[in-house]
Amino acid sequence: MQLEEAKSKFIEGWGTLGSAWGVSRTMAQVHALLLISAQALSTEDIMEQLQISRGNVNLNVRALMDWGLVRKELRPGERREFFSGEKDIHKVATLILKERRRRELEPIMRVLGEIKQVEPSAMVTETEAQAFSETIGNIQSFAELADRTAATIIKADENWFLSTFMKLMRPG
Amino acid sequence: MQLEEAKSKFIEGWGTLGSAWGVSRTMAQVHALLLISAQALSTEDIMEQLQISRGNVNLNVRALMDWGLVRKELRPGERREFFSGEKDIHKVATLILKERRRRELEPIMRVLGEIKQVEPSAMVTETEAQAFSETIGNIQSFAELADRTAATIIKADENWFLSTFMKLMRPG
DNA sequence: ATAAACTTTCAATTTTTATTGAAAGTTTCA
DNA sequence: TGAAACTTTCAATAAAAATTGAAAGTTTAT
Repeated sequence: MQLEEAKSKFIEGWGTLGSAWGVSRTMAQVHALLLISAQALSTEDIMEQLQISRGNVNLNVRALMDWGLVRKELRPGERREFFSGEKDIHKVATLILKERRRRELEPIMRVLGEIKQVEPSAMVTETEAQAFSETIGNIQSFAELADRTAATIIKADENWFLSTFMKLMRPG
Repeated sequence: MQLEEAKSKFIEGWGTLGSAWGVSRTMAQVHALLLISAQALSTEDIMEQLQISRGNVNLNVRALMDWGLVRKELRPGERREFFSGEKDIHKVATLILKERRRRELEPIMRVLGEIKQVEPSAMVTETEAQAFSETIGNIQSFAELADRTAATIIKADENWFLSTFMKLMRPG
């Protein structure tokens, strides 16, 4: 397979994966493009390679910077901005996990906490109210397990990066 | 809080979570409704409680059955069908993990395998091709790790259910 | 066989989400 | 300061996804 064809297939595949994850196809494609580009790319480069508009590139690149997956790179003597993707896939996974934990786990845990205590009412039997609270309690315990697991993985990765960094600083 | 309000909040929250996961809001809401309903519900019940059309209920209930999250329940002497949601949240999580592994991990792994070998070409330096293959290789290793992890969790859960089942069969 | 009671399908419609592109805004340099 | 080289915004538009509802299909009972 030729490199260009391989790149296209990867961008397409990563885009499809993205849409299953609630990330827009284009955002995932911009990420894919930057992931496999050795050098940082300008807005124009991205426009051309993905055939999308300037506004669209700008929007998606900024969203990716919010996730921490892409960085702005300035070159001396160049006015325009270049963008480079985080290449360490381990770090990419950690950043995504962190963001999804914040965006998804936290809101549902808040809701679960709020609705757990159901007041007795004329409309509802004691048993019904208890069954509801039990179901919610189970979901809550599970969400807490997921949250602690995510926290552990994120922490482990941060330590791993820290130790890598320390080794770089004090070689030998 | 009153039970009805609590139920609505849960259905809304679960729906929002669903859309972040690439599942339609309504499908997640039907799932939420069945998750917190003590009894199985009919199509009409779901239509009324979520204020959606018959066709929509039918579509989403069948999708949920495909995922294994909802079961059809027939009552003697009743012609219509009732639907009940899997209540064990542990099992719910396993079913979702299983389905997502099949739908998402497997396709991207296939693409990664296909594009790894890039042919040398006049257009591309040796170094460029190697850098590409290395990036893809890293992503591939990571995907394999995720796949093995998912398989382990699914296996562990299946064993857990099996052992629970065995205990039920041979108590004492 | 027929009717009643359901479920399923699918073309049309509505709603939501993504995209464009031109105008406005910003930074840099002479 | 002004103009060039960019980036950002956002109202309009396009595209995609979800939803409806009525018609067709199926099952069951008589």
